[in-house]
Amino acid sequence: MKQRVLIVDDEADIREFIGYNLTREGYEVAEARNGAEAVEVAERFRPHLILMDMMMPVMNGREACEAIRSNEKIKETMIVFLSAICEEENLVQSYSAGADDYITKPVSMRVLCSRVNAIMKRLGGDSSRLVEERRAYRSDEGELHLPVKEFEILKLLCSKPNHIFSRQEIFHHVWGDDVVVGGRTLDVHIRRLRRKIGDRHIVTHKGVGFKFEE
Amino acid sequence: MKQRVLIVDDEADIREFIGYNLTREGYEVAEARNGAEAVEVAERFRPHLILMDMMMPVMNGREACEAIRSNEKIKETMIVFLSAICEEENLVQSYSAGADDYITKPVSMRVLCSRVNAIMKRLGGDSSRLVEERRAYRSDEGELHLPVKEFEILKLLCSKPNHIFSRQEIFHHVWGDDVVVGGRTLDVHIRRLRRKIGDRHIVTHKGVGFKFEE
DNA sequence: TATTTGCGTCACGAAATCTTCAGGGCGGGG
DNA sequence: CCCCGCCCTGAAGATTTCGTGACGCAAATA
Repeated sequence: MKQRVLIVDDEADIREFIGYNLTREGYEVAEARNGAEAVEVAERFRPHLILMDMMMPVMNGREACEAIRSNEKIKETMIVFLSAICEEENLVQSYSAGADDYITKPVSMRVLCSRVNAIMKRLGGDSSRLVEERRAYRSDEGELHLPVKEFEILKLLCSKPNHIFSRQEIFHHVWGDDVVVGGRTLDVHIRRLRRKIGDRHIVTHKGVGFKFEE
Repeated sequence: MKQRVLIVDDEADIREFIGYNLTREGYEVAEARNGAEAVEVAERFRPHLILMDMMMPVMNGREACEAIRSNEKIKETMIVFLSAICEEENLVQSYSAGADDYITKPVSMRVLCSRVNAIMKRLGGDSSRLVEERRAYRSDEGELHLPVKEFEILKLLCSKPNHIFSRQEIFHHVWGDDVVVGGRTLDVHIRRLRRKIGDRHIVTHKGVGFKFEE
């Protein structure tokens, strides 16, 4: 399942440019033209990361940031500001408004992409165990390569250790909503995962779902 | 095979100091005294990374950066500027000239080394096995000349050892997006490559793609 | 012209992966 | 104690994805 980025900027050119490149990097991208729109879109799109310009009409970056932080549905979203250099004041303001990071413009696409990649990598909870590049699980034994479905399931569970994911959620993330598979299929994949990485990590919660435990 | 760093600065002391330390870190180091020289040396030396001072005689950092970016042979090289702090304008200029990163002077050797290590790790390409000019693969046996398609595939895989490239990516890089070829074509080329360079290097990851392994 | 080389395609078998199915265990409520 | 919901498990079948040899064609080469 792709990670989602919301790009917020009042200039269509910039949105398109960044969007095009991040899409090529494998992210799912949405756009918004100002802070107010950003909040709206974020509620539906549920991005993992919001890349936002500071200066915008209708609702500027600082206001949008505060609005997001006080919105229960999306308050946990990672927010990174994009802003022209030398606007030191904005920098301070952004952090006090609850931004997670700050990128100065102008910035080459390559740098931006690698920053975003780094942030996304850092996100995913305990992703230190997972090596996305090789679809591998890191244990004491070394790296263990996993098939697609198993890796996707494990990735989801690891994204929030100790959080119980419902079967519904897992199906949604791994298979998507349109594909329908039998109810026991998930169990089989879970079993295979347990065999490979040890039973103690994946815990069943009857009637609810599964969680990943340290 | 060692990774190569080109140090560009007009002061011999600085070149020597940085060069000495990076050599100790295990890099192969070359030096240049100005931008013009940097381009020249880079073409022969094929560095993985260019560490360049901003202010130099003959050709300054910005000009050199642009020259490198528009030189087919070395345009992909990672360029990092070294410059005195507070030269904010230079920073903007560097990025717009196509720099990949920026390090402010003064900087302790320890910090510089760890930055360089981080960059190199991110890079990690091992194109030392490939001789672009002759489209050859270097092995214990000697140089092995390869057909265009096979070489392009191998070059891509080698650019990030141990990274799994999707079939999509490979098609994109080798054939381009407009050309459409059969689904098994890639496999055939992979087989031919394996026959020539040995099976152990190119590893299949089902459902995803291929990777090059040491 | 004859030969070699590079490239793409095809058909078919092999292998990995995914799904389904059937049998069984475990614990709670009746 | 039995029923029932829920889950675990092994095995088998279905599906997807790969590997491979052979072939046709075109361009380069002899």
